[in-house]
Amino acid sequence: MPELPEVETVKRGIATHIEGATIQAVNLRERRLRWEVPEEIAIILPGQRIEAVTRRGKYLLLKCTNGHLLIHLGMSGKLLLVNSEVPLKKHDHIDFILDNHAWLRYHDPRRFGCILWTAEPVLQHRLLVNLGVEPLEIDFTGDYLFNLAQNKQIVVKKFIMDNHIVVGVGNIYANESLFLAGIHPERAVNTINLQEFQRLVTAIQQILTAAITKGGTTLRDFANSEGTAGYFQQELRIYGRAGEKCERCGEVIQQLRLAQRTSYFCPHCQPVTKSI
DNA sequence: AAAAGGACCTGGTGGC
DNA sequence: TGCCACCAGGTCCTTT
Repeated sequence: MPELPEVETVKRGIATHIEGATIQAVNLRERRLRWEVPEEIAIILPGQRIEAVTRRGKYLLLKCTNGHLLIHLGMSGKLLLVNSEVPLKKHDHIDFILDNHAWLRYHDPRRFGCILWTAEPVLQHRLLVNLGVEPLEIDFTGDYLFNLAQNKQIVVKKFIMDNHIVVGVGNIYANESLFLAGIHPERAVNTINLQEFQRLVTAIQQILTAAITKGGTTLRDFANSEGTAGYFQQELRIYGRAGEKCERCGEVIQQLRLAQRTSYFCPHCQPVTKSI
């Protein structure tokens, strides 16, 4: 489900409601997520204060008194702000009950997400320590991508979706960014020049920033912490539009499959062979 | 060592 | 209506 803008939207949605609150209880109804949710969190979290909510890639980090909760929403996860009155739905796996009458409820039909606990420095956690740069921070540049690309035998769409390179760019925004930058998703990264990578970085940053402003993309089941939709899907130019006309040039949008993910492109705006 | 593919899950959709 | 195949916003782990 969520790419970086959706996770950022959730982060902003919950932060003001839970920062400063103290956890009173944790209801663990279903611990079988991507990794088993540690049973100890129901013991050690009560009494701890949530000091800050941050994000690294698509991981949400809840800084608590004695450590961090590390939360990933996977493909179908939601974090909802509810209260004690809201009836349980199927796949409502975990509740964090706070002392300010807010409940933070984790819901995840596919259970690809995770909720883990660490008392160690959180950025050294094995899931975070090897992550690439944040796409909206200053070290994400055309030079950075260009230098990493030189020794790689990989197509550009897989490259920008690789979390060890840059975090947070999932299938939707990879497609949108490549369209905006005019780069075919199957271009080998070592054929892409610096100028093109600079264009791509700008495109990724524009797309992600705009999506955050709109509250993320809602296709099927994304919801922010209030349970409402985002609006960026109305801005999608290429994703899901195979067979439609490119709004820039009128050519029919094509789709192909790359690494088991559907990719969309305009054959005219994103030529396979570039002209330098 | 890098790259490709499999694995983990449920739910919705479209075809027959 | 039912059954089946396939697809879905992710990414770690295993195999090649």
